[in-house]
Amino acid sequence: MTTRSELEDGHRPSSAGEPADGGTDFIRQRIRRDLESGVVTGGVVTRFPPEPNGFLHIGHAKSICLNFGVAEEFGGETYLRFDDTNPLKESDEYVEAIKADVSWLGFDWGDRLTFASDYFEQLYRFAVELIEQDKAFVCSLSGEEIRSTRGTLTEPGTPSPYRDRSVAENLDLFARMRAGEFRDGEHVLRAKIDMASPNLNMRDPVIYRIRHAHHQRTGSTWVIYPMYDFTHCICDALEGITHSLCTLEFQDHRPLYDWVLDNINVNFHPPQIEFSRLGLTHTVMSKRLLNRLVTEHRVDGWSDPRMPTIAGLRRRGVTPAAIREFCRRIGVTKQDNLVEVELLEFCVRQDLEGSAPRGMAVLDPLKVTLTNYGGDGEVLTAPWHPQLPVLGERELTFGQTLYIEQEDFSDDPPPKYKRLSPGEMVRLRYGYIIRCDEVIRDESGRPVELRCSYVAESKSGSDTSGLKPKGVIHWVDGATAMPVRVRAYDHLFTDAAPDFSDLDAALNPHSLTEHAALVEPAIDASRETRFQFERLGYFHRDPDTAGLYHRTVTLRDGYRP
RNA sequence: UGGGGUGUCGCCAAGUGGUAAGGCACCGGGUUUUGAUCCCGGCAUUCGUAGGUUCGAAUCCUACCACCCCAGCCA
Repeated sequence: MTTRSELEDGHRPSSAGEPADGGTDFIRQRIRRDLESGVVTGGVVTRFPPEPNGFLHIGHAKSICLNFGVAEEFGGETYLRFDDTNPLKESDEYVEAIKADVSWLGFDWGDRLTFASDYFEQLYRFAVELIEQDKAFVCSLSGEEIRSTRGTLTEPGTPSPYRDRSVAENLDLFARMRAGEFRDGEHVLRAKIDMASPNLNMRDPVIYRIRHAHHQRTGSTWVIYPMYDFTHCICDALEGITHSLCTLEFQDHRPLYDWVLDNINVNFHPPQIEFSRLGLTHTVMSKRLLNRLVTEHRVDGWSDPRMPTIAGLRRRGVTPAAIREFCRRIGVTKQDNLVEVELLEFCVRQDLEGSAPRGMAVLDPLKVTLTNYGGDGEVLTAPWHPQLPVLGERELTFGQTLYIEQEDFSDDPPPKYKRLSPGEMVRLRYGYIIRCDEVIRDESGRPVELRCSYVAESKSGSDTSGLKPKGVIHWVDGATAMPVRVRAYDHLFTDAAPDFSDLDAALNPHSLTEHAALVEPAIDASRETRFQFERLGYFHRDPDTAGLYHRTVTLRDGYRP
């Protein structure tokens, strides 16, 4: 669950802020045109309408950035409207999580927080209006019967035997539905449109159903609840939404959206404009599947850092600015798309490169003993960020026992190896140059300790040794380093476009690796939460669990062995 | 097989009849006490295919092909 500490985001925005360019996608072009032609006067009004039945993911972020972004750019307003018409699936817990996510992303709905349930009474009256015009009727077919009479993609449906009930009878029945005289499923209110329509949505769609269920906001006030198609368009109209933006799968619903507004007495008719949803490689965006991952414990809840959820990305250390930049770069079109996760990673690195303090941590420690060093406790200084002197400096201790990365030592180095190997020298970042004199191994021959000598006159910043080692590696001082757990993440799914029919087979078995790592004390003591561990990547200190760091993203690796 | 959509570089994506932007990725090269960053350079004679209109077509017309969505009392 989202906790308070997770939301206290001390992230310093990168100087590379978001360009003010409004974008030229087809939706912005359309809005610009509507404004210029005077079709829309009085400002742009948009809305982000989540159903509170799950957590938001990066696909929602695309919609949030679009809706709030467009309103910002054109000087308009955006509603955060919860589409809470199905009490069986929704809960207040999701409402709070969604609000936290939207505001963490950096958007402000001001006093425009609404719920579809705020409009239940008005919705009911519009339904009555439809009945009075003989454009809706109470159908007493079972769900099964309604389905079987809907027809197929190629065959028309057959009209309900209740289609010709009198207006008076319909009015009476609908009132009694509301009064709770019937059981769930006994009756339903249907729009009277066209059972032969090639668009299935127009074949007398159900617009109200009976549900004796407790609603998180209206309690037991209602036992009938309006369906999406009837609700959404009316809420849009009531709120004066000038551009109702939604995803492609609702294109087939647009005729119904328009039909409802055309057949009730409401003086505003927003246009529905559809864009394609976001596809991201190596992950899943379906709420159903995301829910399954959580329920079946394939991940550690909705905020598992491997999840594409906003909460997961937040825990992982991804910044709001990086997500916004990503959404800006992917654009908005009607094309099906599968964006490479590398673009998201690029946005994350770009933001963190210019803002995250640097430090050193060793994920897989290999002991190094300096045989000729006697200055234990020596204090060195290093900048928090070499390119950003304003971030200041931190202190590092040097000592006789150090740890370096196992990967930074090779018995049998490949050509152009720039790390440590027997008899060779390397510089310890911000410290001294050392040479590997002896390798101590365990029974299996694996190196467990390196005995090295350091070059006294090679101290970083005042090097008079004249030596030019091929490389520089990171390290920590055994005497002062803090033991921490570091979690490194890989793709949740092995394939770029996973086959979700077999979730188990599709899941990447190596998506999480935990390291018993060592970090320099200055990192542990810092109140910053995001760091670059030099040569490794960007890491985020877990907001709730002490001594736990998440690898947000690796550094770009130009190393070609 | 009905209806609704979409097809421009490996991935996004500009382009709206005047002769293919940009980003990511990738490949070189330079700087570098992070194999990072940064900097330079390369990367679609061609726009799903085939015809047609036009002085001129990714943009207009015709036909075809491929892919996505729709048969919840979910949203």
